[in-house]
Amino acid sequence: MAYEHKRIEEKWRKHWKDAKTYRVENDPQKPKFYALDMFPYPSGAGLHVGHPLGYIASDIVSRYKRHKGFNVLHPMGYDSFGLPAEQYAIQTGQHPAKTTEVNIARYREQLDNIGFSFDWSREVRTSDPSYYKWTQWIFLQLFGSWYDHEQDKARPIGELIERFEKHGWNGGDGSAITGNEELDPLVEFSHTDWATFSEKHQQQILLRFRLAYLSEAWVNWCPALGTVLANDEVKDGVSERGGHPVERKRMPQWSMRMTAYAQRLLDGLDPVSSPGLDWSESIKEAQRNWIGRSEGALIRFALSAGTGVVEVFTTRPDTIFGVSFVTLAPEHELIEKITPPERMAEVMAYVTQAKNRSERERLTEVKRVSGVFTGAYVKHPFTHMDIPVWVGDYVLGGYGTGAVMAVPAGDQRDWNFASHFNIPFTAVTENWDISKGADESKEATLTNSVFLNGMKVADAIPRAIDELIAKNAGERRINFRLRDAAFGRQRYWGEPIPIYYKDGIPYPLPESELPLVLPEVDKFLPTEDGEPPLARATNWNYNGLAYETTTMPGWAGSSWYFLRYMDPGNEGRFASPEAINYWQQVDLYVGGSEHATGHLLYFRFWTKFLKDRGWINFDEPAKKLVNQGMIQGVSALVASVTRTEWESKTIVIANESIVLVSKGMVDDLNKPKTIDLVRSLFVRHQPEIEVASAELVHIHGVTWRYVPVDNVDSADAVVLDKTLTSIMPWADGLPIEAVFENGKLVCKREVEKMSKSKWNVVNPDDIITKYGADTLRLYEMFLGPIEQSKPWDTAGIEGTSRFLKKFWNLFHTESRNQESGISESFIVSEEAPSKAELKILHATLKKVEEDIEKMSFNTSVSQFMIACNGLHELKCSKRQVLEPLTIALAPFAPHIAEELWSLLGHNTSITTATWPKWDAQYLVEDNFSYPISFNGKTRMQLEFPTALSKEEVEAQVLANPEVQQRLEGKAPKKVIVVPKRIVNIVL
RNA sequence: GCCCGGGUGGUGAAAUGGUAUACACGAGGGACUUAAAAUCCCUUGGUCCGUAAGGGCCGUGCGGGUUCAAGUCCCGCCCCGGGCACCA
Repeated sequence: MAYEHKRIEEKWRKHWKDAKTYRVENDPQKPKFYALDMFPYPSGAGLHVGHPLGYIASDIVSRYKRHKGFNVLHPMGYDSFGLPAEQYAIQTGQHPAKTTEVNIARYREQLDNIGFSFDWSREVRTSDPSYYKWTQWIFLQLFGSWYDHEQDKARPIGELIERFEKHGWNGGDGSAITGNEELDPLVEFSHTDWATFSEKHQQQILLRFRLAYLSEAWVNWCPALGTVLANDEVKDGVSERGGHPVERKRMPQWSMRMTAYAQRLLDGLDPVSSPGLDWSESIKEAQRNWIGRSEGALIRFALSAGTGVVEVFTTRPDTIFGVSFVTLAPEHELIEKITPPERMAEVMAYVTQAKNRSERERLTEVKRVSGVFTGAYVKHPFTHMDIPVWVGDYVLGGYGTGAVMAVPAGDQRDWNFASHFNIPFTAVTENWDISKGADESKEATLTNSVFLNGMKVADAIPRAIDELIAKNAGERRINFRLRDAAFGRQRYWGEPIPIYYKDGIPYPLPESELPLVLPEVDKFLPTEDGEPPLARATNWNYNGLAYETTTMPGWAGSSWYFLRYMDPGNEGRFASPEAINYWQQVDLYVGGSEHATGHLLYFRFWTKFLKDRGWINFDEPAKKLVNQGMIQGVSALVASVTRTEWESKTIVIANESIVLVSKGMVDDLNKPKTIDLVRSLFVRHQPEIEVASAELVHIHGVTWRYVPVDNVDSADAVVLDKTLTSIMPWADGLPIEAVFENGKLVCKREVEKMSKSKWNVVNPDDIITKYGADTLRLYEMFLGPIEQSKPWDTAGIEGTSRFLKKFWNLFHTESRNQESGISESFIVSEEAPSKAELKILHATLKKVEEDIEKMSFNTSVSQFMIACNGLHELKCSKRQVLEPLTIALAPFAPHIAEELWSLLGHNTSITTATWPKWDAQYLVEDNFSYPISFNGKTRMQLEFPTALSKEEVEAQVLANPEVQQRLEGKAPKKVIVVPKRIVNIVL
């Protein structure tokens, strides 16, 4: 009989489901704990062994906290809008809702098999209208809000209108405006002006302040996907998903004014201002970099001819006397205005060429300096000298003002530019040879700088700004790298944006109209004239007025889902104030670090907004964040012969067959024997080679191609129980031959991300079938620290499997019987435990409790093994030891624990059991075996009672004959005794 | 280039400044068995001396330092992983 994981696990899964064991109520009488896993996207590939890593960890903590008396919210749901389902819909015509449904069912089945304590009654799906009703509602709140920098929080747009009606606008709230500001700055107006403005004009002005707004914006347009991508969805100039080229383009675009929150998003990361935010330093650092705050000055350079100014942003206003030219980004709108006619052709030629350089080129050709002189000059604010204005593509249109004051002596990029075009410049720091490069040191002392001479950089910066302010030529300015987030996609499978258009102006849909349900369309493709798929919907309008046709991006639904779990069925509000007030912030948030600058930033942004508007009462969503490491796959690759050279030119050797070569022969492909073999293999499928008597003279190379890992054995050889053509996913039906090595076709192995396209995905189902969910759970935890990435290797799984069997056997004994064969009986006794047994128990309880608190699960699994080995040796089957141990094991291996718990005679679920307290009195040692070291090197062990004082230990050690022998009669220089640790004798 | 992690046996890894390599895998040996599987027991960092018992030396990426004592702290390098980057 022994431990039967299949029977036990099925039995308890069903029981938990029927008894609603994991149902959780909002019970204000109990302390709460909120453990959340990052939303999974239900992909068609199903769950692989990497996914559950974080879920198991949070499940252990959740179960542990429940034993500790907390009311634990541990929900799960699906981020079910998204590109893959839509892509699939385009290919097959199947509605994405259908495929999503199928995928979710598969996920659910797999998740259920692992025995998580999720409360499924709280499941949410972002694509469900009852959920996205509230995503749309939050959008409307954002649309109906502006950022008041005086109060430093979002306020209803009505307050702004009131302000305009009373005072007009003097430009003072300009820092709240971002959309279109560079191209079309908003000019000030009086309250009487406001009253005379048409409604359309008023609405256009309000759009400049709304937190969700529509504007002409530079976007990352991806022609292949037919959609706009967010900055963080673009990697190296291509789309993160699919790797299609992306180009910069101006388009009307829904955006979120996240920049208004830049400072607060940054402050929230600061341990001083936000002491409760227990996130890893690397994630916080990634967010800081992404927000990219820099302090400096905005400096205005008046044009030498005509009127107007060039504004630049600089972090080094102290180097103002080193300015030798000003550089504009090719996108800068002033270029056309300031370039004199005789230079226009040359300048515009450069601008066109520079703008058309793809992002990728600009990224890869960093060292190439290019630019053009506009022919225009600006005045230096202090010296009034003429400074030439250049255009250069090293200046970015989207950052700062799109213009820089170039100080070659102090900035290496400016230095490169000046050197390339032979623009003269002078040093601005003492003792610096400007022929070698720029002095970017912050420790430098300034020179050739009039009133700044002799000052250190740190002192010169504020002085320079003060002087600029006095001359009305500049001001203090803080600049952020963070951009407003693009919020519209030219896609079908997302939340419709609850907006309709009247006279070209977007208006919010009344709350009573929500949810605005995704309409049916005939195809999931853009229309012939390039409009998004929603434009295909018929009879889809608001009282005859057109709806917005773009949909929300993937991050919309996941930016607030943690609130919906608190009160998922609420039809009148996204969650009730009582529920929010009870559950508050997420106490433990577990997910991958790849969301560092995407999801985790938007998530914080929306939380702060909801706080500002009074919907919730905290402004950070998650107190503690743990990033689980990636479980990598071990891909298998096989060499296939690609380039071959044949003697006869009369026939073409077509790709009618594929020849594989075992790994060991790849290094020496052109051995005559291999050549012969390869030739004969080609001939087998292409007899015309023989007819033409074409000879293979050289094999030039191989291509490594993926082999599905299921078909490769532990010795890296392809398992040959099927035809090679049916094994190789890329074969396309072509016949495959192989050159073997001792009868084997050996692959090379590579550790990389687990992915369907690499054929290295291992799913948990087979492991559960073979070993059970409890073994899988323990094994994933046993692999190493949770944050660490590691390749998946089942080699060690036997260890955790054996441990469970051994643990089971502490409770049981097997007996052999002539008639019935082997039978098992439950042997737990009521006998009082010995001191040694209690010591094992309490040491384990202590270690496991401490380890769970610090999320060190690998070491707690080790401790269980140590305990089990120890009790096994003591032949301990006593209830007083095994029962508490079973509770402690329950968070890790819930099925076996539940079974043993019921065998111990309990009628209630082990999940309701109280966590056993460890007691220090059982851990007290009477004796300690001291390592005795001489000059730090351990030489022997001596056992003394722990009650002995330092002095007594020292005296006894020195009295020991073996120690005496080592001392050779000499007195030691020093003896260090650390009680219950070590004795060190210094000679 | 900058910012975060990390480098320890054949492998996954453990170690409040205090016996480096716990726990597990693998490997080797043994017990049980007709046999195999399963299970159980023993050995397992390197190297040198010794028939043996036992003992010496070296060992946590490299080089220094602090300390009675360093995988752990400090300084300087090297390598690997992740993030950011013509960011003014």
